Amino acid sequence: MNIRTAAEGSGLSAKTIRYYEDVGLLPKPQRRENGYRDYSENDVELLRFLRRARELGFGVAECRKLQAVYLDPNRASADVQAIAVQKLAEIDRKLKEFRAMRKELNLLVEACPGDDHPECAIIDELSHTK
Amino acid sequence: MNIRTAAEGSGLSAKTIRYYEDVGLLPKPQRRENGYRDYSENDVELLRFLRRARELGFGVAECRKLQAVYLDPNRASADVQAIAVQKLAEIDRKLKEFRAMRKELNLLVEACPGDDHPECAIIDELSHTK
DNA sequence: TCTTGACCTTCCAGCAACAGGAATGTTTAA
DNA sequence: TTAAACATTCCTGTTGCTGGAAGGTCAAGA
Repeated sequence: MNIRTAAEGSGLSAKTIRYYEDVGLLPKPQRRENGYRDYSENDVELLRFLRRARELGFGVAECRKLQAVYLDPNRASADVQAIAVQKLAEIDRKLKEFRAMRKELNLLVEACPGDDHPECAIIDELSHTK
Repeated sequence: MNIRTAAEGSGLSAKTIRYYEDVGLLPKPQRRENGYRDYSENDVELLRFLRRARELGFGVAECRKLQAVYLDPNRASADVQAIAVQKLAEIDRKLKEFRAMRKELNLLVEACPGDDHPECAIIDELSHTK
């Protein structure tokens, strides 16, 4: 099938599929006589796998690892789990960061009168804090 | 003062300070005869302002807006508040995303036996879901 | 005086994960 | 036949810096 069809089947854009091939996430597909890439159902399945992994927050490098275990019939599920647990920790770090931001910013928003005068707690905080 | 001193006083790196100058966040400072940048206390204050704003999640473009109101004595605090409220909404969107990720990934981690067998809920989910 | 080391300068490359677009070739359907 | 809807490669831009190279400057010690 053509790249467009593979794109529609996987939920990725054609651009992204070519990019994944470029960075080695996807094995180079066969080419037809006209030079067009030719994908199999198997390829589409792998692409879907990659899309899902990306949606769960895994970066391209991590996708490579996941892909390796995905394709390895002798994998240990503990290895997969380890990758996921690490990602979970990373997500938790980001959540913490964003929550802290949110909290602080919200305080400022509430302390700002929001009228047509220049006095503003947000500006004050930004300018006078260490 | 030299850029290094301004960096230490503001909590930004010298590289970052030059970058901010490049993108127009910081007015071009005076130069000494030897070509070195020469910063004032005022500059350092602005740099601190920018650092705080970045820490709160504001992008460079938003910092430009904040800086404009910061420097405008005729500002209305409502304008500042509007920028912050918008950022708050953005943070909320990201929080939501990360929470969704975390939840889903955590389910998978818990469903994965984490032993030396190949069967793995994480792989299964990634490969067999639409 | 010479030299070392710690500064400073500019410019260029690279990161992540693509998206957009240009220039060009191919297929397909009216 | 011709126009559209595909396909190809290659280059640029995005965000917010960081690292490094190549080179100039300055202060202090031997």
